[in-house]
Parts: sequence; C-alpha cells; structure tokens
Amino acid sequence: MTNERPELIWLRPERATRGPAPAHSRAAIAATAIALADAEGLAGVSMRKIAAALGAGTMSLYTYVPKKEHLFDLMLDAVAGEWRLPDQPSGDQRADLADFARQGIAAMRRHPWTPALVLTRPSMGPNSLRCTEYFLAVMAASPLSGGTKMELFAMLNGSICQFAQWEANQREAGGSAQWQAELATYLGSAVATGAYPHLAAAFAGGETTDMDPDAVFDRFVARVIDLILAAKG
Amino acid sequence: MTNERPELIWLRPERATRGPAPAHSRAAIAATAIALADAEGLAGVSMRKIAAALGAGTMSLYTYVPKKEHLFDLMLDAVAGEWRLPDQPSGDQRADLADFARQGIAAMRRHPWTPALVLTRPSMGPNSLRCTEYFLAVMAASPLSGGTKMELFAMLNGSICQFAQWEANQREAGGSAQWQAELATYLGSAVATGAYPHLAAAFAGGETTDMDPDAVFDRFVARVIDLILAAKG
DNA sequence: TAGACAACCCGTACACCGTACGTAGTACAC
DNA sequence: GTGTACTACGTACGGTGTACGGGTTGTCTA
Repeated sequence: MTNERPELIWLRPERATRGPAPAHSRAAIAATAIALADAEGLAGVSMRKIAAALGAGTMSLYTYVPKKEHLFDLMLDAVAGEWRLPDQPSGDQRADLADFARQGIAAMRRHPWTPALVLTRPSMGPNSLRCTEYFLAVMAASPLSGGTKMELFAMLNGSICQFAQWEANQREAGGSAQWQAELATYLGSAVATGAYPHLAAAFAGGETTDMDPDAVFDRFVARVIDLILAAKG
Repeated sequence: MTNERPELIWLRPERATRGPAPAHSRAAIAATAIALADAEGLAGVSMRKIAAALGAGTMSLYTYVPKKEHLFDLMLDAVAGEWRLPDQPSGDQRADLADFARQGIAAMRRHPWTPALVLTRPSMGPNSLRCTEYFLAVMAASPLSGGTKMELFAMLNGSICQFAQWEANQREAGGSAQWQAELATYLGSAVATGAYPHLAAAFAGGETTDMDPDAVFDRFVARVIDLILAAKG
C-alpha cells in the first residue's frame, strides 16, 4: 500500500521530532486566516496575505498546511471550538437543542464566511466531533438509530448554516442602496407584466417582516427542533 | 442620480439597437458554462474556457456579461428553467410540494454545482420567479401572510439545496477509497480515546443507512413539508 | 447621403492566485 | 562527527478575472 503522508489533516502530526523548532503553528495560522476572512471575506484569504500578516515567507506556510483546502478545515474547526457547551445536557431536550442552535448562529454571525464553507466542505475536526458528541448526548434517551440521529444532526446544522448564510446575504444586499433600488425596479416591472399574480399579492401584503433577527431565528429553529423531536424513522 | 448601467443583469437589455449583430447570446454562453460546470465542477468554469468552447475571444464575453458573477446568475436561472411545473396546482398541497421538491433535486443532481451557488448567491431571474409564483399558487388558499410564505419558500428551497449538496459531498468522498480509509482511521482513533462515548455508540450501531437515495430524499422532504403545512406564524 | 457613434470583437497586459521545486540552514539520531 | 529529517523561503510557472485600447460594423441623425 501507499506510505504517503495522509491527505486528511487530522491524521498528520502537527510537530515532527527531528528538525529545528517551528516558528509558527497551525493554530496561529488558522487564527490569522480567520481574522482575514472576518475582515475581507473568504475571497480575501490568500496564502500570501496570511504569510505577510504572520511575518513569514509565503511558502513557509506549506510546512504547516499541505494545501489551502486544509487551511479551511482548520479554520472551521477553530470556529467549532467557540461553541460553549455544558458538560452534560440539562435533560430538557428542546432547551438544549435551542441553546446549541443559538451558539451556532452566534458563531456564524461573528464569522459570516463559515456557512458557505460548512455546507460545501464538511469536515470533522476534534471540535466538530465535540459538537456532534454533545448533540448525541442530548438525544441519548431517544430510541432512534445512530444513523438517523446523525441525519438529524446534519439537518439541524444545515438549517443553522442556511439561516446564517441567508442573513449574511441580506446584510450584504442591504448595504448597497443602489442594489436594493435596482431589485425593486426589476421586481416591480416583472410584477407589472401580470405574469406573476401571486407574487404581486405577496408583495402587496405590506412587507413588515423586518422583526428582531433573534426572534426570527428562534421561530425558525423551533420549527426545525419540532421536526427533530417528532422524528420516528 | 447616476446614469450608469445597472448592476443587476436582468435590468440590462440583452441586445442593443446600434452596433453589429452579436455573434453569440447570453443563453448560449450560459449553456456552455453549464456544460463546463457539469463536466469539471464550478472551479473548472473560466472565462477563457467558455470563450474557447464557443470559438470566441475571451474578452468578447464581456460584451454579454459584465462580470463573472452575473454569469452565475444566468446559469442558475437556466437551471431554474428546467423545472417542469404544471400550469395550475392540482389542489393537493402535499403532492404539489413534493413534486416541486422532486423537480428540484432532479435538476440539482443533473447540475451538482447548483446548491453551492444558490445558497451563497440568491438571484431572482425570470425562471426563479416562475418557481416562486408556482409555490405561492400552491399556498394560495393558506391564510399566512405573504412574507411568511416567502420565508417558507426559502426554507423549502434551502432544504432541497442542502440535501443536494450533501449528496454531492457524499458522492465526491465516496469516490476516493483512500479518503474513506483515512476517515475511518481517524474516526476510529478519535473514538478509541474514549472522549466520545455517544459517537462510539452511534457508529457501533451498524451503519446500514445506505438506502435508495430517492427514498431518503422523500422522507427528508416529507418532514420539511410537514413543517410548512403546519406553519401558523 | 455623410458622418457620427454605439456596440461588437478581441489582443495585450496587469495584478493576483495556488503551489512545485530547489537551496540553505538547523537540530536531533546514530 | 556525520547523516538525515525537518524548517524556512526565493523564484518561477501556469492559471485566474478583467481594464484598456484599437479595429470593425451596423444604425440612427443631420
């Protein structure tokens, strides 16, 4: 079989025993990348910029991270480490899941680039495993199969990501007055053709859905939790 | 105010009246891009490759599409045009929504790059509007507000995307035996530390969840539809 | 009908990206 | 002391999106 270095970053030891002591660390690199992503978005994260921020040569990073993709894994797991989970579930499933979800949305609001990454690049670093473990602990009393529980976990996680991504999109769009004006013009003219009567009715119904984001999220997540707790399969 | 060309592509006329007749069209460019994305993934779509496939100069594309982002809008709307929706809902809400969802997952299986794009870049081209209109028609009898219905639509759509993306991830991971082996090694060693008892239990429970994908999807989407039809807010 | 001008077509060029490769230096294993 | 595994990183390559400018073509105005 192949004796190559493993592709999975969690299988590579961070530190070897032979050469000089490394001047940096995976954690520091990930932290710098996260700061960059927070400030400039995912597209603003480049190996050169990270290296510059760390005062290192660009290619030095590749001693710590074999590919940029793996850097994303590190970033995601660092964010997953921000969840503050109690050691033991309280016993109130609904409350525990709601709290779990709120931790998630909070982390993703701090780091708006996370949902896009989580959805397209699921990874299971130590911190992600800790989150999964907690979810399973909350569901421990349920008679559902392990596989079904994992499915439900994916669903909860995905829903949180989806919501966070939606919020991020809203924020981005809301920032540009021109964009909003153009969208209104376009939708107005589309509706005016008469081809979309129901759409017209929906828009005419007074758009007063700009409630407190936390309330919207709680309502949304309550629905998802309903669904999880009602699951039989 | 500004007299600039609108940023929103649906507000730009496809064809002007002054110069020579264009040799290509937005639709042809989008179709080429879609073929490329289907074959090589989103990352394989570059302006140069599209132009080459069309037999055009790279920069010529920019007469049709002001930025690459807008090309994505065109691609997504072309995919949205693949939904085969009846002129009128049947009257059976659950059946209509289930059919709608099945159309969605089918389109996204044909074009595995769509969910990532839809989630991060919602756009409302004519075909997307048609889909929205159909959903609202299905929900016409419901007393919910227009805003709530739009939220529910976003939720249904998002769920479909999420599922499709999850499937795409599975397919990609399943393709590499090495990757699967490494993941198993890693999870095994993680579980062996004893730090994740519930995770261990979930894995120990015999992973026989590899059912028919259609059945899994139908089960998943049935849950989401339950949630939509039960909505009161 | 003359000519202005808008829109098409596209080659060149620039800034930036991820990263392969090679070299130099360092510290532990033998 | 020597070999060797490791860190550090400059240079370079092939790719990206797209700004710019010039040549061409068709239509609308005078």
